[in-house]
Amino acid sequence: MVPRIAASLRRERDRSGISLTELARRAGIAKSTLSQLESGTGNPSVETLWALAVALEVPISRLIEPPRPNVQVIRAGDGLVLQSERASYAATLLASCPPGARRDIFRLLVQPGEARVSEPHNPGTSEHVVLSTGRARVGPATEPVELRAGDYATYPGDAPHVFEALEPDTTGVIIMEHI
Amino acid sequence: MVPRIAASLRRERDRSGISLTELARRAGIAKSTLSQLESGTGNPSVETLWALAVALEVPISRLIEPPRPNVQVIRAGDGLVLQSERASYAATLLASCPPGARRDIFRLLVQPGEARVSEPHNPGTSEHVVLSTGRARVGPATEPVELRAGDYATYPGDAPHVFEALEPDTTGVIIMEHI
DNA sequence: GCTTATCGTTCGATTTGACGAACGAGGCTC
DNA sequence: GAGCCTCGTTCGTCAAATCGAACGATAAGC
Repeated sequence: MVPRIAASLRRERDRSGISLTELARRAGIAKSTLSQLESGTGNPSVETLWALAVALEVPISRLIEPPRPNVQVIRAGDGLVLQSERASYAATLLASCPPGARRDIFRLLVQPGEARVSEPHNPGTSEHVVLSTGRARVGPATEPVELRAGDYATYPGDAPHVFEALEPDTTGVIIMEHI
Repeated sequence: MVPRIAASLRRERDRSGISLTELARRAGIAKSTLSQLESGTGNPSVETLWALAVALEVPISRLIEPPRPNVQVIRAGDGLVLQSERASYAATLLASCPPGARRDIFRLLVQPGEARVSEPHNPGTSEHVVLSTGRARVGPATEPVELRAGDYATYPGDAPHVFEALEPDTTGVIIMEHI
């Protein structure tokens, strides 16, 4: 944890091209403190880290969480598919929530039939749906709306909600946001 | 900053339904420390906050960044459209990044022609593209990949990247994630 | 009522993070 | 070379974060 922050601080400061002294001045902390942090000595308080993140103009998570990878592709047929019981509803996980992110992204392929009712997820989650092709009834179980290709809807994910295809091979993208 | 962490800790602990004593035990910190943190007294070290985030099974950002807010629909033709210069690239803003969220969601409608090259966004951003219809070359300017309907790709948004339609009326969903 | 839990808070002792001053190293002008 | 600047590090001091122990409160079991 501490060495990671040390590395992050060094990396971000190098990237911004400013000196240790200057960064300490902008963040309003003692440069001795910053020196120790970059050398991996010490365990910064959140206030200190916050000041540094602001001064570096990066989100604080960039100093705490590990760096990220590069291009990744999931082809139309590939990926982890979460089949529904009745096989009329297939959700492919495109991007699961890694540490630092707050959303899962799915591709949907749904056939007409029974509406799929989802139980509430964690409190605070919200869902975003963009319909690619077809037609569907989407939204809170109490007040679904009808979407056509290209339409977008967002609604709370922490209340019961439905997705019902109204045409064969209805496809869409769904983003589950975890706050 | 400190009051926000205090509120976050209390909220997440309430959500998980465990006691202060139990959380302190799981996180390996003194419960007196946790008591003070939840009451807004004190400025936790990153190690302490990290231990709490792990014990609460939430990303550490949920303890640091502010929280959030029903059904909203944007029809295929509606919404704020960001036209490109050459009108061959139209991005409709579906969900802009509200406080607490970390992503913008766009609908894309692109015509073949010149590739659209985007300058890097803020450090740490990443982009997710799901192609709805058509075909496109997408990704880092240095190594774009070809996507077909239903394909998905993700790549860093903080480096130059391109989007070039290879078929008329290529549509997709793009998620810009700000970490 | 008494015991035995767990709950969350408060208090003193200890550890340690943050500060400011001083330091040597390197670069610059004159 | 002398003077002056900025660089990053090291040191002693002080404030504060963390700890462990003790506290009163509340609930459950006998």
